[in-house]
Amino acid sequence: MAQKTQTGDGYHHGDLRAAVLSAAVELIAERGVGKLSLRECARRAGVSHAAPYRHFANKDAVLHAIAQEGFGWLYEAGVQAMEGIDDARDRLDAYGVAYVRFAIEHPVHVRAMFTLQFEHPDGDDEGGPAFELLQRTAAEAAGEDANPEHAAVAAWALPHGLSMLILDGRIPAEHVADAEAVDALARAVYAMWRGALGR
Amino acid sequence: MAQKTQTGDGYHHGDLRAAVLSAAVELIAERGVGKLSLRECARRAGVSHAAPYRHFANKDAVLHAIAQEGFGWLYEAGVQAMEGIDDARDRLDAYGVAYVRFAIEHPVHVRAMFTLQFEHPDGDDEGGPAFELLQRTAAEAAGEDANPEHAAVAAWALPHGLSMLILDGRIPAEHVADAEAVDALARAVYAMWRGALGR
DNA sequence: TGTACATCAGTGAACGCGCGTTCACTGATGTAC
DNA sequence: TGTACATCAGTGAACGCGCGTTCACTGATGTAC
Repeated sequence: MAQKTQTGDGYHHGDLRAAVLSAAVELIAERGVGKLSLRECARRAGVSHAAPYRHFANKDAVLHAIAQEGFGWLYEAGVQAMEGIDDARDRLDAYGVAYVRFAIEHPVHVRAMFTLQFEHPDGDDEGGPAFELLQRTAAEAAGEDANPEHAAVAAWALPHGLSMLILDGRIPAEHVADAEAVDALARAVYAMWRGALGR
Repeated sequence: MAQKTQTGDGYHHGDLRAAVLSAAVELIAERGVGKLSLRECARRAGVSHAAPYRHFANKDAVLHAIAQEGFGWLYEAGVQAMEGIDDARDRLDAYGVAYVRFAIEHPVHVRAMFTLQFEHPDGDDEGGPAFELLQRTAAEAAGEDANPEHAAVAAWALPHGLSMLILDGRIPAEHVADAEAVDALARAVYAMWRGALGR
């Protein structure tokens, strides 16, 4: 449960914006995105039901905020995963594994980033950096002869598909038991495409 | 709009079950799955708001029915796509291309099949045949030396990821303009993994 | 061919609910002087 | 150090809404005899 922080005094919460956000993530994880309710978020933050409107224009704004937070984290995860790796194809694999790991660690964020059909007013989309990083890496890995757009889509589809299948419970439980198992699965999938399935 | 069929007499609809289903698909396509409402489905089928309860136990049952319909269609699409192709890896590619095509043709069904978090009471899942077909083909394509489970996951993740990215509007418009463009994109993605990205 | 009756697919009123959002308000904070 | 005042973050009552679901009902259909 999201709780008041020590900065709260009983009237002022202290950091209600963050509390609403984390309550929303929690609530979506429990009941699904369709059941998200600002009133319930307020309840969980220990605040009156109208208080969140001091921090978010409306319900969609909360989902947007979750998505943006997710895009930022994904970018950071990608940068960190590729750090110090020289070979472009190895970097691409590393990003892919990190992508999948990010998805299992932040499933609600991933749903907010992708699945949601709340209209994303164009230009408001903060996915840019994370995706561009993946695309640059894919283009490098594919080499000069390859079509860079196709390379980017191909490099994106694999970890994205694996992530979504896992989030939707389509992968046998033993491959998803913990973070290590998922990392191993992701690596095996990449190896598969570099090996038998690729040629 | 879903309309009464000629079998209706004004009191009996004729085929209300199908009409509710197609109204639901339509409605989800327009407003997103969170806004699906049985009352609106009934309205669109030209029937009183309680009538759908003659055919579906509740709202979730409608979503289930859409998902099951989708699983059946996907299986058929897979069988048809692979028909007459000898090489296992070519068959795998053909299934993948068909998978993506299925997704763009039936986006609402795909969402119902995967994304939805309505609890699927175990065993009730009709995804089996479509997925087993994919898995068998992947195992063949990967060869005897490869881990067949990894092969299956790898073979599934790629078309699934591509499908989801397209459905979520993440792929540049020119690659998704029509069915031919999407087929070409899917084929290019497979070629990419068989070529530059694979080795 | 005609009639009685069971069955099925609709109707429409009613229930109770939680929600999103607005609004006038009040309590706390911090800054200028 | 003290006071006035603008600003900000909460409160709680109120609005109107559409929804899911239930229920007793009625109209149409088809079958047994």
